[in-house]
Parts: sequence; structure tokens; C-alpha cells
Amino acid sequence: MKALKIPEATITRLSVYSRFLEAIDKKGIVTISSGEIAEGTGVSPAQVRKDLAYFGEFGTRGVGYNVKDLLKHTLKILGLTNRWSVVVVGAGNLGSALVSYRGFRQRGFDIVGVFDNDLTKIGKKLLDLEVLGTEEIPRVVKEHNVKMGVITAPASAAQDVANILVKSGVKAILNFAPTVLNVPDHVHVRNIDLSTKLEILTFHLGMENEGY
Amino acid sequence: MKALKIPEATITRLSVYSRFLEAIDKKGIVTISSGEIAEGTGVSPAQVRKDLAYFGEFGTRGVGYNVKDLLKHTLKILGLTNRWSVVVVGAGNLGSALVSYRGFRQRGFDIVGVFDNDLTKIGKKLLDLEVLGTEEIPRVVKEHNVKMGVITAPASAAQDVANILVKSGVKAILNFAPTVLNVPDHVHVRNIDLSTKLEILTFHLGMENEGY
DNA sequence: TAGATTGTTAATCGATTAACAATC
DNA sequence: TAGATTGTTAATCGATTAACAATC
Repeated sequence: MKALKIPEATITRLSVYSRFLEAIDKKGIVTISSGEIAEGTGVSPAQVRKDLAYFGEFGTRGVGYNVKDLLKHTLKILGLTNRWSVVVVGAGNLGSALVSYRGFRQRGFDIVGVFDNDLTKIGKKLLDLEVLGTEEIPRVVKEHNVKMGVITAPASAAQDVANILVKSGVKAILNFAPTVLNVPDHVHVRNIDLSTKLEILTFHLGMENEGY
Repeated sequence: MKALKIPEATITRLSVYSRFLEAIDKKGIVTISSGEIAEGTGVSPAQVRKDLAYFGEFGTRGVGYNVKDLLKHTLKILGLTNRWSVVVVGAGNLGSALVSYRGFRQRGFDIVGVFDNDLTKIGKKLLDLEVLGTEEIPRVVKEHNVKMGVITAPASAAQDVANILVKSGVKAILNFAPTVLNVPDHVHVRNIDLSTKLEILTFHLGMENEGY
């Protein structure tokens, strides 16, 4: 209920801390300090404490944080204490890769549908999922109470896909198409643009040679 | 040569502007204003002008920007006026998808090598590329003057892969493994963490239900 | 000239860092 | 108690926005 605005970077880091804590916990380590978390995740100790402080007091002064405890809290904050059903729209190479990606399942995401409007792809099996036509999206979204959709369709189709997803009741979209989506305010969208990330690197490489 | 620090977000947006301008240019539109660019890319007009102003004066007061001209400038800034050879390490689903991804080639990236240390993957063909053992990385990097590497190996192997890439002379790494890489200061690293992006969305969805 | 839009400065906003009192 | 580390406040740093003079 707090009206406190939390920086997006804080949430991103929380995800990183969470994964780091999982690894630490697996090693059997019980207690960890903000300095050690910082060391392991490449941020500053003050940053770690500040990020956590948005959500509560999870540590013990003079001691540090209980690993299992803090891990649970970070997962709770990220909304990962229950599983999420996800649909993927676009069964090309990237879409297929995501459906097969074990990392998602491990963090609580269940891909319950893959869709395409390319007839040569419909009916294909990806793991245990059959690629369905996009007209099936509303049914699957309703049946599995899907809140999240991933768009791996080409840029030219992305907006149409987004419209279908929104109309079906999806509340959050992860968009891999290099295009800006128009959605209602209540729908969350994040873009992952693979080329853009490479271009940040070429920018820096180019700068070193020529300078700007 | 300017010592001016440019925000990473500016570079990301420049990449978005650049792609938007390509689309606008294809429509045959000659002139565009900061307001129209802003409208098309989801930022503020002041932001657009500020971002561009880091690099020069590309517009004409009272008129706007010449589309072709500005497109050229943004490509130049991003280092996309010549092509980049890239290697991909990790020939799993994601690696395979990236090799086949046409978006890279279109923006000036040529994937010249795919590597894995899994014997069942070595020798497989991805498009016209044969998957090679990781011991071949140094040779290919040198032969093609590769400056950029993409890591799509599992987290457990990512640091080893990074070491090999750095030793081979790679200067920039795009890392898909959910782990923090240790590399020398002169090597640029960016992470793309697919789960983290989903977790930002679940965070927001969770917040709406329970509040934080 | 009048209208439009840039480039740039100053004001605002927000995020990170430093420092330290609280406390185990 | 002495040493350590958190939680939090204040200071700093950086990025975005608003406003407007310059100028086409």
C-alpha cells in the first residue's frame, strides 16, 4: 500500500541478489553480509542495503542476513512464491528457444501455450506443446488464467499480437520485437531488444577508436 | 574526444530512434520533428533533442530533421557504418536461435562462428555454420578479427567461456547466462537476463494485488 | 514577418553513495 | 564491552524535463 516509488533498477538487482542467494544457499552458507552480496553481484554494499530497505528489515545488525530467510523474502517480493502461466506468441527460432528454455520453469514460469499464424508452424511440437493458431489465444489465456505473454513475432505483427493478448486478458507483456507497442495503461510492457544490446557494445567499441 | 559522459539510456534510445527512422525513411518521408520521433518511440520531445545534442547539431531550426541524414548519423554514432563479426558460444536452443536470427545481420552483425563443448552438438550445422569445439575460438576470433562475443552457455560455464573470449582478444561480450562475469576493465560486458525481465513484470503484477 | 522547431540552459526530479547512529 | 554490520538520513551525483532564445 505504500506509495513509495521503487526504482526499476532496484527490482532488477533484487532478481540478481535472489539468484545469487540461491547459489549461496546451495553451498550451505547460513549468514551473509551486504558486503558479500555486493561482492558477488557487482554492486555496492550501500546499494544492497538500500534496495532491501524498500521492502523491510531483513537483517540483524552486527550479524548480517540469514541466507534462506533473505532468499525467501526476495522471491516473495518478486512475486515468485507462486507459479505463473505464460504464453509465447511467435514460434520462430527465438520463440522455440524460449519454450525449451529450462531457466524459466526453474524460476516459476510455466509456458502453457505457443502460437503462430504461419500454417507451416501450426501443429509442430515444441517439447510437449503443440503450436496453435493465434485464434486460440483467448481460449488458452482464459483456461490457464494467463497473466503474462511473450511476443517473439516479427515487428510487423507485434502490435496485432499485443492487441489480441490484451483483449484476452493478459496483464503483462515481454516484447522481443524491435517495435514500440501501444497498450492500455494497466498493461505492463517491457522490451528486450537483442540488437540494441549489441549496439550499446558497438557504440562503446566505436567510441574508443574514434571518440565522440 | 569529448570527456562528456553519455547516459546508457541515451544510447539505448538512439538505437530505437535509428530503427524508427529506418521505417519512416522507407515510407518516403523526408523531414521529421523531434515531436514526431518522440511520438513514434514513446519518449518526450525534449529527450529526443537532448539525446541527439550529445553528438552534434543534426537538425534545422524551424524545420526539423532530414530523415535520411539523421538516420545516417545515428547509425554512425552506434558504430553501425561498418559490419561486425560476432561469435556465439553455446549452441543450445538460444544460441541456435540467435545464429538464425535475421535481425542481427540486418543491423550489421555477422555471426562467423558458433561453439560448444558438447560433443553431440559439435559438427551440427546451423544455417551455413558448423558448430565447432570451444578450442577453436581463438583461431576463429583472430581469423575474422572478431571484437564481440555472445555467451549463450549455461551459467556454470559462462565464466570459463568469458575467459577464453577475452584471452582470444574479444573486446565486448553480450552475456545471456544469469551470472556476473569477471573480466578486465577494458572489456565491455552487458547482460541480458531473460528471467529477470519476466520477474520485473511479476513484481508489478504482484504489487497490484498485495501492495508493497 | 509570423510560425515553427531546434539547441541549450536552468530547474527539477530521482537514484546512488557516504556516513553514522542503532544495535546485535 | 569491543567489533561488526545493519537501517536510514543527508549529501552527492546524474538524468530528465521545462522553458526559451536562436534561427530557419
